[in-house]
This record gives sequence, structure tokens and C-alpha cells, in this order.
Amino acid sequence: MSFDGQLPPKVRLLRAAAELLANSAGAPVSTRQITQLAGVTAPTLYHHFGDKEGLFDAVVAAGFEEYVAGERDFAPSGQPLEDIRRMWDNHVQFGLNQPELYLVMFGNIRPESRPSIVADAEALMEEMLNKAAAAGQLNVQPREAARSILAANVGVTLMLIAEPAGERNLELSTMTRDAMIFAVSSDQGRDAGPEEDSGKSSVVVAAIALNAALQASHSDQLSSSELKLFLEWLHRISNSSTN
Amino acid sequence: MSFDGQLPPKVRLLRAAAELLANSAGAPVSTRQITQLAGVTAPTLYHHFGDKEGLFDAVVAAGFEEYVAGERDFAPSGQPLEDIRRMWDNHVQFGLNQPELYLVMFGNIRPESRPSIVADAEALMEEMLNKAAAAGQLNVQPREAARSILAANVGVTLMLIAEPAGERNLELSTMTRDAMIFAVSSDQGRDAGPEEDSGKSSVVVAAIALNAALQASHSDQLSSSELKLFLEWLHRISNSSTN
DNA sequence: TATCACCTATAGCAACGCTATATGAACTGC
DNA sequence: GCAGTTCATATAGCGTTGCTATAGGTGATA
Repeated sequence: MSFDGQLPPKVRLLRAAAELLANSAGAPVSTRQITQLAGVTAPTLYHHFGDKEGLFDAVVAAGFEEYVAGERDFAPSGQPLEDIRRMWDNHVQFGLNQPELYLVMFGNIRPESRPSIVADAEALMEEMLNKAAAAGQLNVQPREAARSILAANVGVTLMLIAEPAGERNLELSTMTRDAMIFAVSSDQGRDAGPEEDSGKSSVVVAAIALNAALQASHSDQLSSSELKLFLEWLHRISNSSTN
Repeated sequence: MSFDGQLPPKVRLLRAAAELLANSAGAPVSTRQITQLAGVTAPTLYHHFGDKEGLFDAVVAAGFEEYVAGERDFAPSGQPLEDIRRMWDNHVQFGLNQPELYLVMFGNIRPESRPSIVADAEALMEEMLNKAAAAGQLNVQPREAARSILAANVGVTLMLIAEPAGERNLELSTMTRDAMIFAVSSDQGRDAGPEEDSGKSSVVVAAIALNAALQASHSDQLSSSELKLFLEWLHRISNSSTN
């Protein structure tokens, strides 16, 4: 269970720290735990990494390398926006696979501590967005789009990490992802028509709107008998004058 | 500089911890610092809060109260989506004003530590989105929209906190904010992307609106058993295009 | 006055991050 | 082969941390 193998102490320290950090569930990891698992004594740690934070920075840097490798791993599909989706999904998956590392990387960033990781991650996404921009698929600057998408990506990942592993609903991710990509892409048609605002209650307005929409759509979510009764109730609500 | 006033020790401890945490710049805050500033000794802290984390939890809880108060402070404008924008901006401003507190609240959430803060914040936004849904301005379920918007809101705020205070570009916030709101609102064009079929049909939008309106109005046009079945069908229609 | 619950202080433990100092191993120049 | 130098690791211990066993002080009630 320990790294007493033939690897150099520096590597053993890195692996021991990474393993303990990954299984710590947020509890602090002591240098004594790390050095014991690595099979070395305290001064070795300080010789190679300066101090505890230096070691943890090295762990984070290694984790980020892995992150970057994952983001570059897939072949371009020829559809830049589709590649952005895969980058997003890779990002979320990385966070869910290594939550503790991810929390250190993106959940605890202060202006004085690690701005480079964010900048590098932004550059990674901007690079991909440049292709979309070149294809005329972007309606904002790639840099701004990258920052915006990455921010949403981080927020979603943190929210999913915060949820118990059992009830994580990845639809939050896909929904937010598509919302962000849709918002920055240029192939959207905006026709914001004025809403009719009568004096009737919102229930009645909504019921009328649903009624009209249902009649025209031939939805097959309800059986014909269900639909008949549903429409009757809808009619009752639509014609009510209360509220 | 110290809280040696007439306030009870419990309050003095809370204020001392909050102040030290706010100015710590991420460095750990020791119980000795806190008790010294509060003018008490160690056992007093442990008598009132159990342990250090208990005290910090209390500080976070107080901070969250302040957050909620800020989110409720403004009068409804009558335009729900505009109110969502103000909630978003309040959230960002809260994070930038108290970055250390914010990082503890939203940057470090683990499944075992503080899920309730996220749930409460989601409920706060969902409440506001229900009004938008009732007005027919939403094309997704309010709960899903709230989770998605809040996730992006948190991500943006963390990114801004990570930047040096001088070069914080709030355009990242407004851009992401409007992108998210635009994506969940119904007054948009069609065609969400290469793989998605065109946006939600008007049936779904109307059904979501009616659902939200019914929940808020206590209409008595249907009996309770009728209403139950009606809502079930409505739910089926509302979710018909979500895979 | 006596009692009792509550609150706070004295003093100190084990564990923490870290280091002054010393020892060993590996490579130089001769 | 042997001194000199450098790098890497170990011994032992410093000051500080979170926390607590124990006891003392306080005000309300009887």
C-alpha cells in the first residue's frame, strides 16, 4: 500500500500526496501522513518542494497536465461547436473523477494563489473557439466566449461535485452547456414578438395558450380519451373568472 | 480593535472569526487569534460552538442570511426576467464584497459538508423563476432553470474573485447572465444547434406556464382528484421533448 | 445561606508544519 | 586511490496548532 518501490523519493512524495488528497474528503492531509506513505522523512519533502504548499502545487500542476491531456485527446470532429461540447463534458468528467483535486484547482482560486490555471484553461477553450469563429459560427469574440463558457462549466462541475454521488443529475450539465453554446453561436434567429398581456389571470392565459397550442400540434403524449378529458378541464379553467 | 465590549462572548467570537476570516487572504485562521481578538479563552469557544468548524459554520450561516436578505431586498419590478438579472448581479456583488466568505460558501462545497446552502440558494432563484414561468416566459422547468442559472452564476463569481481586483471585467458576468436567461426564456428563435431539434414547441411552453400558474393560484375549478390527474398529464406534456 | 446550572479560566496534551544539524552517497580533479 | 564538493536523506527538536480535563466563578432560585 506504500510507495517503497524503486521510484525516486520525489515521485513517491507526489504520488503519496495525490493519493491521500484524493481520499481525504476535505480533511486536512498532514506532511507526516505523506512522508510516511512515501517512505521518507520530513526533510526530504522540504528539500524537494520547499514547503507543504509547494508539494500541493506540484500535485495540482500534475493534475492540470492530465486535464489538458484529456481536453486534447479527442480528434477534431470538423464541427467546432461539437468539439466544444466534448471539451465541456470532459471538463465535468474530470471534476467528478477527481473531486478533491478539482476543488483545489477551481474551487479555491484566489487572486494571489493560482491565476495561471484558469488562464491556461481559458486559452485551451479559446483555441477551440477560434475555429468556430473562423467558420462564422460565433457572434462574440472567442476570448469572451471562452471565459464565459469556462465559468459556467466550472460552476456546473462544482454544483455536481457538491451533490451526493448517487443523485447527480448530468442533465444540469448538458442543459447549461447547450444554453451557453447556443448563446454565443451565430446561427440563432431572434424574433422576440410582443407578448399579449390582457387583464386575465396568468392561469387563464396559460390555459388558453396551452389549449390553442395543443389543438394545433397533434401531441401524442396523451391517449385520445385522456386528451378529451384534459381539454374539458382545460376549458373549465380557461373560462373561469376567479383570480 | 478588539471586541471587549459588553456583547456576550458568543457574539464576540462570531464577529472576531468573521473579521479575521475576511482579512485572511486564504491563510489559515487560528483559534488563538480568534479567542484573543474576542477577548476570551479557548474553552469558551468550544463551549459555544463545539469546535473550530462549528464556529466557522456559524459564520457561514450568518453570511448566508445576509446573502438571502440581499437577494430579497429589492421590490419586484413586474418583469420576472428583469428580477432574475438583479438577483444574478446581487449574487456576484456579494461574492466580490466578501470573497473569503463566498469561497467557503460556494467554492468548497462537498457532498458531506454543506449541501443545504446550495439547495436554499436554488430555492430562492426557483421562487423567482416561477413567476417567469407563470407569465409564459420560460421554456424549461423552473427548477431546472434555477439550478442551471445558479451554477453559471457561481462559476462566474468564482472566476471574478480569482482575478486581481484591478482587472475584474464585469462584462463576463453580464454576458453570461444574459446568455443563460436568454437560453431558458421562451421568447427566442428556433434552432438550438446541429444535434438538437428546434426549440421547445409552444405546447411545452404553454404547459410549463400553466403548471406554474396553477401551483400558485389554488384554483378551485377542478376537484382535488381531477386536479391530481390533470397535473400528471400536464407533467407528461411538459417533459415530452426532454429526451 | 445553600444549591445548582451555566459559563469561563488555568494548564497542558498530542499532532502539526517546519528546520538546524549531521550523515551518507556520488561525482570531481589529481 | 584519495581529498573536496555537492546532492540527498535522517535524527531530533522547535514553536504553534486544535482541543480538553479540571476547577473556579457567577447569578438565580429555594
